[in-house]
This record gives sequence, structure tokens and C-alpha cells, in this order.
Amino acid sequence: MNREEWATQIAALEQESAPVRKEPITVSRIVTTALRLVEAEGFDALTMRRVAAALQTGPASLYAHVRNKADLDDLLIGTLSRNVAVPAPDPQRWREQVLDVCGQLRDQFLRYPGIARAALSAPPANLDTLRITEGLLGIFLAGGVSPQSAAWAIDAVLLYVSGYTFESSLRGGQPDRAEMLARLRMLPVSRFPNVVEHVDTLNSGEGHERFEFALRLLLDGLTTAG
Amino acid sequence: MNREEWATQIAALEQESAPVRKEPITVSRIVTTALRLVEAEGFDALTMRRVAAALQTGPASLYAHVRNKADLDDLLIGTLSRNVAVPAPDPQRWREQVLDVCGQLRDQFLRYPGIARAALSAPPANLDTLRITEGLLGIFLAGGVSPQSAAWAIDAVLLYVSGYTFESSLRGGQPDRAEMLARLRMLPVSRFPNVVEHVDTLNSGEGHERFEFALRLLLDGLTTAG
DNA sequence: TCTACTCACGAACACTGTTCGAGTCAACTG
DNA sequence: CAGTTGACTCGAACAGTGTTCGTGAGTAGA
Repeated sequence: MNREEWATQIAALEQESAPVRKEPITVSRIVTTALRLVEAEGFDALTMRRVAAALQTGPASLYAHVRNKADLDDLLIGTLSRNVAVPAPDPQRWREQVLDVCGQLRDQFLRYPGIARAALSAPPANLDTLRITEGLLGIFLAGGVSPQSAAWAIDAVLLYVSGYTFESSLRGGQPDRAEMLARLRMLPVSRFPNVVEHVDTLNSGEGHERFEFALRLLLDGLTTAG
Repeated sequence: MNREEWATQIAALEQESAPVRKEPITVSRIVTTALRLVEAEGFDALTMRRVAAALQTGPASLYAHVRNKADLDDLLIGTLSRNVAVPAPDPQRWREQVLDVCGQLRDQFLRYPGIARAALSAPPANLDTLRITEGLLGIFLAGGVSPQSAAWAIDAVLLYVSGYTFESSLRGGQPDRAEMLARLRMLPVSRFPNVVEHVDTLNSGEGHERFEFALRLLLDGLTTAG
């Protein structure tokens, strides 16, 4: 027995006396750690190494619980989807209900900047996102929308939510706003008459006005399309 | 003069006699090479190293012409945008005109699989994409849509095109279709009654039916919203 | 007590984008 | 014509990425 082994045995002894066993790595620990990381530093900072480091281990340890980075991403949006409450269909208020669900999803995505990229890449067959699809489908059908229109509308609506939140997290820096306006005003009127004339209109939209506008457009179109 | 310099001089001599000077690297050569690469192997294969290798040089050489990888991405979607023909506004056919422009953009994106990711990340102030925004704005206004609605609708429409093409290039493999259907059918009816009942409807949509449906939804909603 | 078997993880591999600095070459300048 | 400037080229390297291999420890079952 060399000196190193000797030290290991002593360490083991200490562990027995103070059983602060290192907590085992689990999928849920990985997921919560990853989410905390994304919330604090954005989706780009989410690397296997950083998650592993936060769990005080090496990157290889994660692969016993998670197939891939893509797999981890899926788990994340699954967890986020699970936080969305899907209401029981109320035929009178189906539009508001859809807006409500989308709003919840939007807020979940916005809370974790950049995670919408994972949502866009995630397979639509994820069980947790399917729960939302199921709920939306119920709401649409209760509202009298045809199955075909409902199916395609759900696709469009979810796609929009992901796209919207993804773009929002890109333009996280607000100082762009003034700079952007200035640049747009520099455009030659000869080539960009409409843009220059409506600069302020183009960049308007406080809060989630654009978000609601687009979704209402989709839903209002639905009623006329039957 | 050592032996190496001597060899260099001789090489220079040969160059004079056969002036096959290595063509200089230009931005446009980089862009076309990159596009060819994306077309053949997808956006993920687009790395600075591979572009450089295709130009028979090292990655460092590119940075004299291109600030960033992100910069290169911008250049790519700029080039693609330049291939889109924006028609002069015809008040009677404004909806068809919008669909036409979006269809062109869609086809450009689909031709280069995965490049829509760059479109989503690209700043909306790109001069070439602004040309399309300008054109669309003209078409909408000619159609009698209010500037505010037009501005937000353009946003939604372009976002949808990017999202749609991005998703399409992800699910490039068609064999998923049958597999996906089978998986959906395995769902417990108790929890997913609507999804299970309308499985075939959910996965329906040949060609770009979904694409046109979603866009028409947006445009039809516009008329009622004024 | 011995044996499976799962999990932890150090080390390494093949990549990525990007920078540094030395070198080459053309064109303007005194 | 000589000299300098400035733009372009690019080998080498750095810091990071996802992922795999193989070793080793620990636990549960026979």
C-alpha cells in the first residue's frame, strides 16, 4: 500500500464519521442546474462543461444520465412546458384561452434567455410539449374550429411564440433602439420611402403588443377561415 | 542568401513565365464558397475552416475580409435576400403579392438547409433585408392596411418564414413521418384524446399547404383588423 | 465472499471561432 | 529610382466546444 492509498483510506474513514456523501448526480439535478445557468447567463453559456463544473464534476459524468447536449436541451424545454397550465376548454373564451397559454409559454421562454433556440430545434413529439398541443387542440375544437385548421394553427402559433421569444432574447440590449432609429433615418428616401416615412411606426410596440397583435391576427383569421 | 531563398527566387522565375497567380481572396469569393458549402452539406457544415480549406488557405485569411462568423452569416442572408424580386404594389392583388415574396424567400432559405437560423439571428437592419421590408410595406400600404398593422404584420410574416424554413430543414429526413405517426398512436387516449383522434390531421399538409395556410391566416386577420 | 453491474470521472480526441505576428507584395511618395 | 507605407496572406497557437474511452469505486445480488 503506497502513500496515496493510505490517504484514500483515511478520507474514506472521514466519510463514515461524517456521512456527507457527495450527492449522486441525477437527471433532475442536471436539469435544474442547467436552468439556473441559462437563467443567469443565457443559453449560449449552457455547455456540458459548465453544468458539470456547477455539479463539481467533469463533463463525462453527465453522459451517464443524458444522451446528448440536444437531449439536455429537450429536457429543459420539457420542464418549461410542464410549468404551463392548460385550462379546460371554455367555448365562449377560446381565443383568450389560447392567448393565455401562449403568454405563459412566452414568459417561460423569456425567463431563460435564448432557450427558444432549443424549442425551435426540439422535436414536436416531446411528451411535455404534446401536452400543450393536446390542450390547445381541445380549446380550438371547443371553439368550433375545424380539426384541420386547428392543427395548422397550433403549428403556426407555437412557431410564432418560439420565434418571438428567440428574437426578443437576441435584442436583449435596449440601447439598440435609439441607434437603430438613427440608422433607419439615414436611409436614402429615394430607395426606402416607406421605411423612412414610417420609421417610428416600424419600431413601435411596447411590451408584448406585437406579440398579442400577431396572435390575434392568426386567431381572427381562423374564424373567417372556418 | 541561403538555399531556401534561392529556391524561392527560382519559384518566382517560374511564376513569371507561367503567371498562374493564386487568385486573391475576396468577400464575394468567400460568400459563394460558403453558399455552395451550405447548399451541399447544410448550415452546420459551414465553418470558417471549411470555407478556408475550399479556398485553399487557412482560416486566418478570411478574417481580413470578414469580421466574424456572424458577419459571414449576415452576408449570406443578404445575398439570399438580394435574389428575391419585390413586385411593384398592385392594390388589387396585395395579398397574392405578399405571398409571392414570402414564397421566394422560403425557397431561397430551403435551398440552403439550416440557413434560416442565420436569418433568425441576423439584425433586422441589414440593408438587403430592409429592401424586402420596404417592398412589403409598400404592398401593404397600397392594400389599404394601416402603417401600424403593416409594420407588425411584416414582422410576423418574416418571422414565420424563417421559423417555417428552419423547422423544415430540421425535419429533412422524411422517414420520420411514419415513425412519428406510430409514436403518436401509442399515446394513452385518456391523456391525449384529441391528439390521438386527429393524428392524421395533425401530420397532414403536403408541400407548402401549412405555409400558405398560416400566411393567409395572418393576412386575412389583417383585413378585419383594418 | 465473490461477482455483476451501474455509475463517476480523468484524460484524451477532433473539432470550433478567433488572434498574433511574421511575412509578402503592390502602390504611392520623396 | 529607392523607400516607405499599408493592405493582404497565413502558419501557429489559444481557449473553448461536444463526446468517448477506459479505469475505478461502490453497491446489490447470489
